[in-house]
Amino acid sequence: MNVDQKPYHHGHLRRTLLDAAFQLAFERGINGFTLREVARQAGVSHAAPYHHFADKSALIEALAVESFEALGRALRTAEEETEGNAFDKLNGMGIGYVNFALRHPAQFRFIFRPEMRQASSPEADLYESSAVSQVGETVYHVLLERIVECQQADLIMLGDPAPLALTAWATVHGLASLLLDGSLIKVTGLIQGKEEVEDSPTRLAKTVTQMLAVGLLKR
Amino acid sequence: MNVDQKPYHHGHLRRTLLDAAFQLAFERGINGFTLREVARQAGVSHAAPYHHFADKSALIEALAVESFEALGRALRTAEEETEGNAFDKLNGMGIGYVNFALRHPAQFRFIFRPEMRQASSPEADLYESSAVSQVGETVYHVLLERIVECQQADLIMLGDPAPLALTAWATVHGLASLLLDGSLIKVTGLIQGKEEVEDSPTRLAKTVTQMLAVGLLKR
DNA sequence: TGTACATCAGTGAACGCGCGTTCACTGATGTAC
DNA sequence: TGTACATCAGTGAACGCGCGTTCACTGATGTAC
Repeated sequence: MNVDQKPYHHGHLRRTLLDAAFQLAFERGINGFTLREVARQAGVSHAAPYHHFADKSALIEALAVESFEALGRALRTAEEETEGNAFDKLNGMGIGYVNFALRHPAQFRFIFRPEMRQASSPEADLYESSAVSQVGETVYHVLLERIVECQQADLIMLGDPAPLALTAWATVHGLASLLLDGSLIKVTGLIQGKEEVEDSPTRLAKTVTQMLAVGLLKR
Repeated sequence: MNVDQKPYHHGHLRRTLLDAAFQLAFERGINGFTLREVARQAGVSHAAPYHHFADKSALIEALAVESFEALGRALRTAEEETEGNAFDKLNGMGIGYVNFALRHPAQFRFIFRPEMRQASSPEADLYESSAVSQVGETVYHVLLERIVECQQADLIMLGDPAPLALTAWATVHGLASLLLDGSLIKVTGLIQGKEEVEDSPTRLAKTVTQMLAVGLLKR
């Protein structure tokens, strides 16, 4: 098979379509692309995607599922690569969460996109148990486990781990969202000074997780 | 003028169009409505809106501006209505932030909608100084003032107020976002038990702000 | 190894649709005198 | 108080557009014998 010559059969069209969609979603937002545009970007006729996805919403569902898996991998990696005790690793996960959001904004938005979960038809219950809707539960339970581990290692406060997990999640999710949506572009300078822009998110995430650890009140 | 009879001139069409748009955005998401649909909902021909808004994006900009003002009002009210010292009031504001997001989801999303800030054309700098793009700066500075007040009243830790403000904002913003996007629907039961659903967000917000105050670490 | 044939994965024309926007118009309102 | 007229705020037809989706087709591939 000649590699330079475009063969009639693509070979990896499904993959190529997904990547093209991610690229378009990255450039124009998760609502800013069309099926025809994805096909165009993939260098294929606009009817070709229908051999790989039932319709546009099936493509989007696939994007959401892949995004979710990518987040899971990123968090696991961040945890493993962080040195230190259980609490250090928990902080590392939090920083990994923020970094994932900034490195893969389209994926982050697909994951938490409410449109995926709000089924307009009576199939609402179907969505309830779909891969995508489990996001919250999964993230939360992984987090909860880590919190309990920290408690067992006598590193953080005891008691019901649920409020701790929720607060930690909310904090990193909020920072990720604010950074992603650009609400902090004028603000981060106040905290970061003249730091490298590249490092900013990680440093901000460290600042925030540190604050979260010690609390706002006077000791 | 006969009130039952529909007059040729509407009288409050601009207001009516904005309200119809908010209603549609509430029902179908901030990208889920069209100019023609807004006009239809307002009971007016699809060309009528052009006498009040230059184009669709002007309507959306107006929605964003109104949303931002509403958030400001909600926060001020929450602060005033909370009894106690400066830190109590700060917490009240945080809870008000979450409640605003849940009561006015469309408004909350219009405010932080990134599409508003990412100008595709060279007018990017224009956006930089537009009413909408100031959201981050404004919220942040109000918050910063309150933090400094708390420090002066010797209620919270001293030092650079910036990290404190950022962490507090991230936490309530994250909780609001997670609740709004439905990521917590299966999770809140674990924390709330059998509480009234109506009260849940406020109780969750209280839980989270309390955690934020004391910190995760052991005392 | 060759051949026949089913299946797979593309193509391009065509569909109906609703959109944003423009335009010439018309009915209602307000104001100068 | 009446009247003329400019202006305002609607209407409805029309535009071009790109969309999602369907369809009959065709070229390529894989497999049974």
